[in-house]
Amino acid sequence: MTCAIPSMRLLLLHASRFRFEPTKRLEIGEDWEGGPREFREALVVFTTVEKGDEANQEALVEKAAGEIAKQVETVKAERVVLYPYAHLSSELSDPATALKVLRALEGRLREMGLEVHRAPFGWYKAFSVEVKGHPLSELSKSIKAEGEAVPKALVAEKKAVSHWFILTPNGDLVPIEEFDFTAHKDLKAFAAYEMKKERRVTKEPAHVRLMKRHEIADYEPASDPGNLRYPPKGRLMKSLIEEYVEEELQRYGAMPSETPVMYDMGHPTLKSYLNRFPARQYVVESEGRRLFLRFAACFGQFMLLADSTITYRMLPLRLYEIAKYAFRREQRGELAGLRRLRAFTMPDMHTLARDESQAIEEFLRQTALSRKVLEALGIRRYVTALRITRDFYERHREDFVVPFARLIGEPILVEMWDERFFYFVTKFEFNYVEASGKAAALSTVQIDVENAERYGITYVDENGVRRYPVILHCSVSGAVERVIYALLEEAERRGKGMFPTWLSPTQVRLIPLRDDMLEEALAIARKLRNRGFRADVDDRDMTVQKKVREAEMEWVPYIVVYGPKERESGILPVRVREEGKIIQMGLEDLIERLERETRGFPRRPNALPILLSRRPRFSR
RNA sequence: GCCACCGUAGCUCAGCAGGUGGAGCGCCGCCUUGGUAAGGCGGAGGUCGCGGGUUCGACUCCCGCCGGUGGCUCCA
Repeated sequence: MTCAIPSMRLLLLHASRFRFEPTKRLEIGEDWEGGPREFREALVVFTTVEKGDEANQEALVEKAAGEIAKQVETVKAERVVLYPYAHLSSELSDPATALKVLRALEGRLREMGLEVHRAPFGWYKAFSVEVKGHPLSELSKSIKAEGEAVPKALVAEKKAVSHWFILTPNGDLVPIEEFDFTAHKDLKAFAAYEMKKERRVTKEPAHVRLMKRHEIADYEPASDPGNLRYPPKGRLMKSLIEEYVEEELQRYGAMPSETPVMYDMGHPTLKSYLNRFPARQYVVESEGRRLFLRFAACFGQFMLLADSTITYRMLPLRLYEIAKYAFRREQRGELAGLRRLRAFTMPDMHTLARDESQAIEEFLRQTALSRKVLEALGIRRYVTALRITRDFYERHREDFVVPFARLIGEPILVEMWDERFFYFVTKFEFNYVEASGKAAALSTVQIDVENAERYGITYVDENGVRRYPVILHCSVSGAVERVIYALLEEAERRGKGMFPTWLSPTQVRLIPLRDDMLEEALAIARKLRNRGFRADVDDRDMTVQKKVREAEMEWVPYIVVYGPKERESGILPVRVREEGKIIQMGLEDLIERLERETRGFPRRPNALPILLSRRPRFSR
């Protein structure tokens, strides 16, 4: 990954006399008329534009102009002569860019009230110069645009003025200072977190230790920070979550798709979209082109929808992708375990709606779907935020805000903006609130009113007229990694950790009492496996006590010790984690229980060998 | 990106006013064939994050970098 910073070289000479004469035009040369020119008392600026990020030229010009103006002031020069001089660098930008930058610089200096002259670009020129002898008369500068390009939306966000309220379940909007948080501790923590009024001192989040101990995820020092690796158990859990979310989306009526992970930064549509999305990007170079890695699946889906023929009969039209990965180059200090990554898996659905009213209807349905998904995943501790522009709030209080409040049935944190800074007029999120008071957004739905036009996405209405749809963005569960984060934090909070049965890497652990029971234990495990469950056998040379202990520490929901008594009776002593006791049952009873607990969820085979003695340890 | 702290065996950590390092767990071997949260004995395993500097000598002191964590900033 590279992120070339645009740069410029300047050689500043304070000349009592400077004369140049264009002699021969090159192919790349600009139009130019007239013969030699001569200037007195001038700051002559020999300059070269070097290779770099076109997106950030403005900052470059601004900085160069500042340097030049400063020098003019210092040496008291009467005028500026810009002189394109390619020989200052071996890393030249392309001529078109160089000329553009040069012209912009000329214009900017003029705006600053300076007398500016310029020699032609792309010509052989003869020149002579008499440089003054004072100490500051000669100066060489290399100018770089500050850091990397920062999307305008990130800047806009800083300027956005927020008004905070609590929306009660019956639809009343209460100023946040007047709300009684007594029965709503998580919401209070979340509001404080969002409004930055209060920050508790915290330690490393609990899930980091757990994700390593359970071999779900770990840091990979050989990659970029925030790009984690997932050993078999982690991959299994991610697959299951992805599959489950995908099934829900398809049941909801969304169509699957897959789109590229990288896009041309020079593409005009994407260029303007980049500036509307507050995220930093990874940039990859390929054959001289600069490509950014997607930070969501919007681009690909929008480009696909823009090339599609769509009529009003097909609306609402829903398309999704489990975007793997979405990349966001978050700042180093913001990265934290599975809570905040630079590469993550995002279920991203887009819905084309006929108009605002259909969009609102869909928004409410997708809110309900998001809630169903989070609960199925085993996440119950979350609070709701609604962000909305004042205009949209006022126009849709009765048909949107109040029904939304009723649907949620809990107090909602509302952030209201006087103006629309982003591409959406409203969005909600379900935010998981950690024990430490930190919050992380999971599900979200947004109503986007500007990208249909930007991407040229249209549908044909009843009268044969092309119209722009309203677009909804929806991540029904939030990032898959973040779902696991929430499950781990939740487990820590409860004390006795466990995953929902359908997500447990091992659902049944068999412990043969002696070596001569191993074959029969294996036979039971295979039976379970054939019925679609994940069972394994602890064949290691250890005491039963220790095997039980380790199975408990792995959060295995069902543990069975198999010995002569079981062989005799056919009854299994099943240690049920959730209930913390041993329940006697037949194999079929156990299977029935597993069936019940995993109904409606995807199934996948063991991620690891069935025999524990054959398993590597992946934890560092 | 800024500030602070941390980086020693696979893991968790101890250690050294500067003289080439330890424990527990894990791993391997042997004994133990066991009844629901740690059985016993033995063994192997380390460029002390990386690169410079100071020093006769650096895991230890200094500088830089990389990685992690916390805070700030940030988080459609």
